[in-house]
Amino acid sequence: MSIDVGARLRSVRLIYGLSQRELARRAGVTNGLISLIEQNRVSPSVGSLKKVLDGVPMSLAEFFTIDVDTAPQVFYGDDDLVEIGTADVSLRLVAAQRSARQLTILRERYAPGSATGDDALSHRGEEGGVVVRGRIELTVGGSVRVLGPGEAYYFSSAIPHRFRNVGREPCEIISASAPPTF
Amino acid sequence: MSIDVGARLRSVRLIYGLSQRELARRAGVTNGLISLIEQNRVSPSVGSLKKVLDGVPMSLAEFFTIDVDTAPQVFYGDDDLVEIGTADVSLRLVAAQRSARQLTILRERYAPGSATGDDALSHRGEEGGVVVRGRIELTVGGSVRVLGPGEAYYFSSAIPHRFRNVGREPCEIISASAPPTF
DNA sequence: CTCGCCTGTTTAGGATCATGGACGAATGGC
DNA sequence: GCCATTCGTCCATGATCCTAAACAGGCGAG
Repeated sequence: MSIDVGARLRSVRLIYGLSQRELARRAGVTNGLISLIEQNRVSPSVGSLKKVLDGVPMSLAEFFTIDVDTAPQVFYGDDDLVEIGTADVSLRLVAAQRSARQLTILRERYAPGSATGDDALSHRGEEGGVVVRGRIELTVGGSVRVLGPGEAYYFSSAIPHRFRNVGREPCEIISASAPPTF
Repeated sequence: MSIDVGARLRSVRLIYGLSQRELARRAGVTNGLISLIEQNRVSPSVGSLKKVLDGVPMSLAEFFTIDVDTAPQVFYGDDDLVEIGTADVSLRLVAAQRSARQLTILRERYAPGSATGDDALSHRGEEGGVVVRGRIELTVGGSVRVLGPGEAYYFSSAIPHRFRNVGREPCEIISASAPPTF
């Protein structure tokens, strides 16, 4: 086996912030199996692997397609934005490193205390954005961070995510997503 | 198992024109295993499935990604072309049934006896075309057919393919491919 | 400290997969 | 007809996967 199924599964599980037991419960398998697979002590049957991924959920195609080596950068500081404009027109590009981006733009405003919902969102495509004003708490998979003006984000929308304005002033974000969900 | 691994494998094998035993030999497994998998009598381990696909060769990601349901029509007779023009302007569309087509156009001419090479080509993307003049022998996977004026083709470029002019007059084809390989 | 609860790992045994070989059917040559 | 070859399927056995349960370590509460 040249392909490291164990490492892939562990990455996926940790991105979703699940323990072996929790994933096993959702998938309807035992925690021991998750452990054995992640250690590459067994090569799971396709049926078993599908059951496990159903607990995330993630398709087999996605599982074997996702690039787990190049751990996708999720958070971008002010200095992480790439300037691609001219002296007259400043264009700072978010996630310039990632290829095959196809995005559409949104402008979002969050009142103090508001959020995108009590539960995290999860859908097809990718999304990214920049905070223009205020502060926003962003949860992506198992990672949480509060972003302020000038900071940015970019992640796969398949990973459960949630925005919440934890500050006292309104928050404004310039965001982009693809394919268009609205 | 909602995903029909058996049917997928059988489709892949037949596209490449291999028998169960021949695929088994290349993959280093037994023909019985191929048979059992194709009948969904077993759910192969990821390791076994990878060995089998290495015999094609095809990656696990491709295997679970390819669209095998819409049994891709490869050859199109004159009547298989869909007329989408008006009474004044006749537009006959090749592979109209297939969704998500993104093509660019080429004009190809083959001198008598010439071919695209001794070995079959295989690359990313999709390609299709129409024979305008002459006759061309087209090999796609395990299928071979000689196409004449007005007939057409459309297939995934990942499947090994080869063009050869077996006639005595030059052959002209209007073809399209995506993403652009030139 | 102990207790409770969580984490991931390990082990024995039953369930499933994978093998090597046998089988019947279909095909082509002689 | 008859043999040789190839096809896909099926069967018994050994190999591997998967489960259930036990195990060791970490961490906070009391």
